[in-house]
Amino acid sequence: MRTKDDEKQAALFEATVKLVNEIGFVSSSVSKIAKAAKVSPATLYVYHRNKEDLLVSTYVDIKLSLSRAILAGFDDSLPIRDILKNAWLGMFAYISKHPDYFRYAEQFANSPYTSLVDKAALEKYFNPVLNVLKRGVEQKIIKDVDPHLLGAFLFQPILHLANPTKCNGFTLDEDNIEAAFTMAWDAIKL
Amino acid sequence: MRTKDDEKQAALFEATVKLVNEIGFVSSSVSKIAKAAKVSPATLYVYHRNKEDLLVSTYVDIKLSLSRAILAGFDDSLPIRDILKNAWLGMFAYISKHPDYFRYAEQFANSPYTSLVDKAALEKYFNPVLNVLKRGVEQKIIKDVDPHLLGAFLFQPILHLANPTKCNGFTLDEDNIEAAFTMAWDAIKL
Amino acid sequence: MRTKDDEKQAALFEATVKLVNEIGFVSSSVSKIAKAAKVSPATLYVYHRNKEDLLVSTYVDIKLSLSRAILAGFDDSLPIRDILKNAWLGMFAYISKHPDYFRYAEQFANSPYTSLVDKAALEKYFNPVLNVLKRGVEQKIIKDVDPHLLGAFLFQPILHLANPTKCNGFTLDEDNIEAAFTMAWDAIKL
Amino acid sequence: MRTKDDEKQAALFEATVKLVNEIGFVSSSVSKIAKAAKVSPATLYVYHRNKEDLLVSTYVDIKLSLSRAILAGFDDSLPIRDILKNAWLGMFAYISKHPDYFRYAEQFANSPYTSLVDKAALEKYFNPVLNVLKRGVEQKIIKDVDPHLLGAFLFQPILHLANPTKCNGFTLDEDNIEAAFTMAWDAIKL
DNA sequence: GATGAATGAGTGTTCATTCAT
DNA sequence: CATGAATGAACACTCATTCAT
Repeated sequence: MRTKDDEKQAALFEATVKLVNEIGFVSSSVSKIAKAAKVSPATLYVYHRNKEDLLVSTYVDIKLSLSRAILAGFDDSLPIRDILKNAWLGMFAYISKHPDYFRYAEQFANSPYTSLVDKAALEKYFNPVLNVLKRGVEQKIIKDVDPHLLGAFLFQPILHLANPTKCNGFTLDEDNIEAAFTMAWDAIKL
Repeated sequence: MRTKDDEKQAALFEATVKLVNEIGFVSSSVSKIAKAAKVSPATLYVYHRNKEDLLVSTYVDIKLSLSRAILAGFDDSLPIRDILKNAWLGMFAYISKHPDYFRYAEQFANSPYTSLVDKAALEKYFNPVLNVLKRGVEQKIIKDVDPHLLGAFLFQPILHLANPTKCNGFTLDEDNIEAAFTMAWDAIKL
Repeated sequence: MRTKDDEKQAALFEATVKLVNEIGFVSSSVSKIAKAAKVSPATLYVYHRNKEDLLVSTYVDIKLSLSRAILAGFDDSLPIRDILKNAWLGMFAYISKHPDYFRYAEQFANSPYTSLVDKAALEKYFNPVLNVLKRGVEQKIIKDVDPHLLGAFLFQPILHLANPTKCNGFTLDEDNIEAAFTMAWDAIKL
Repeated sequence: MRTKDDEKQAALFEATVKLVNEIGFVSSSVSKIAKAAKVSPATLYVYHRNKEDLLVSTYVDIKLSLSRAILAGFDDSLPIRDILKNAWLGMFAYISKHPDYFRYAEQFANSPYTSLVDKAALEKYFNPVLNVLKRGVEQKIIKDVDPHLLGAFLFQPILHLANPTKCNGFTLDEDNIEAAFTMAWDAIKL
């Protein structure tokens, strides 16, 4: 028998992301994705139970690689502000390098499929950041508010600003990225 | 008194929002929307050139009513912080009152249809807020950075936090809403 | 608006029966049926909720027309044997005239779809025959056994014999039809 | 001792019957049958040229085992009525013991596959019964009609009555089985 | 203006079968 | 011999839109 082909799996992943970026989540049909991945629609079902499974696992893949990017330069011995800045810059670098992954994730998160993801399991991968925030609260460096608030102010603004379709005529570059982190830090610091 | 036409128009608007909230953008077909609005699919085409036009104008409607909500209590004579806080609370109140409108807007903004909207024209309705931010910059009260940055830090965090499907186990209530504005203000103030 | 077309409904009915006779129940797909009825597959769904509904209602149609054929010459004033013979000949005439209806019914009855039919409701249409059998029992003309047994011996043998694919090299004709009724009658009479 | 091959062959046979009983002829696909038999779809093609061959040989298997069951207690020295009764009870016992085989055979016989079976060859296995009937005719014990008629009245009624999906609320038990044979005999005897 | 009927083009998915190992 | 991977063709069904009334 033939062995399962990792290249096909990867091709499906890339095709899914590519197509969603080009024509949007709504129009990305199974047959179009299969064609973009240069496999038969039937082959897609060898690798995924159904369309939902394809979309969900593509999303999870992206989230995991994002978590790796954020936690790559993680160094618990640094000052809290520096730890967070490293994570923050890691995320920004990831988004800049993979804008297509990022846009896929946004469209997915705003679709009904999002309810199929085990959010709690995913959040665990981002726990190190959460722990740093908690430590900052204990050390009276960071505001003592719900961690959701801290996370939202740290990450949501750049996630929005990094989306060119939403921020017409604006690009996050070297110049304003420093200003942006300062603002994020000002928001959460005591 | 409303004419018959306006009633159908409004029914289509409500049905579109309702359906997108219930089954998502992807699954909201013309015939389902028509059925939910209790009109014939053909009638829908009396009021809108095509599906795209229905979705876009529903989105624009929502954005305009949001701008009215934000600018309702606008008073240029107040201190800058208070003006912004009023606008900010106005938006929060609107989202709390119309979570379905808000969710529709999010799904629409993450679809390819979003490119059909004249963003510049829409932004004009939010110009008063922008002008206040600019005045704040001039008066050295607010950081001198790109207005997109200011807007993103003011509004994106709560827009995210207000979405229950994204922030599992967290609700923006009276308690943390005050903390949230403080954080937003800390982010943008000099 | 256009009005629903009885001709299309009838064409679908005929096409379903025709196709099942030509290529069998298993291979009779919606698109083939639609093509045979010279309508679009989508049009089929204007008249029937789904394939199941098409097949079931075609079956019910046939059963009802069979009951009309059997009960056409029904005359309660005749001797019991003559009443039954009339009904019996009515059924035989119907099968001979509409072998395709009959074969459709057989294939349907041996498919899982058969469980979707309200058998009790259908049986009511054949009640007059049942009542005659009961009267025969009371009058000690017919054996006092379960009516199912009486019905099975009256009708099953000819239903089987009328099927040319099952009885190779045998045809029920004028000659043996008389013999057949005699046998049926001998089976049930006291 | 069974060889490995025979076990797979038998597993395919059982799986085919089981699946057709559970989900019907229409829905019983090759891959489902293979899965139920715990072999690969490809393995199925080692034992059978194609799906058709699998279904046909399963049918023939059943028919042969039925003939063995009918002819098991065959004793030519008994009176004709007793010989037939033994065969008749043999068939009834077989159906009662293997309702799934019986239901498979019914669905198969009402599918286009049935035309692929060499009916003449199969009928030979039932020749002993046929010969008894002929002897009965010669001895003026049984009606002098086409043997198809005799066979139909002997066996069709119970074949129908034994099918619970067709005879709702009726079960052939010890009580009415005696009555049923009497009716069958009355039908064919002179 | 308002409608349900009508449809070609498409949807996600499964099919029977063959291939490479 | 036995297998899971692979697929073109087909499946039941829905789509956005137009038509006739």
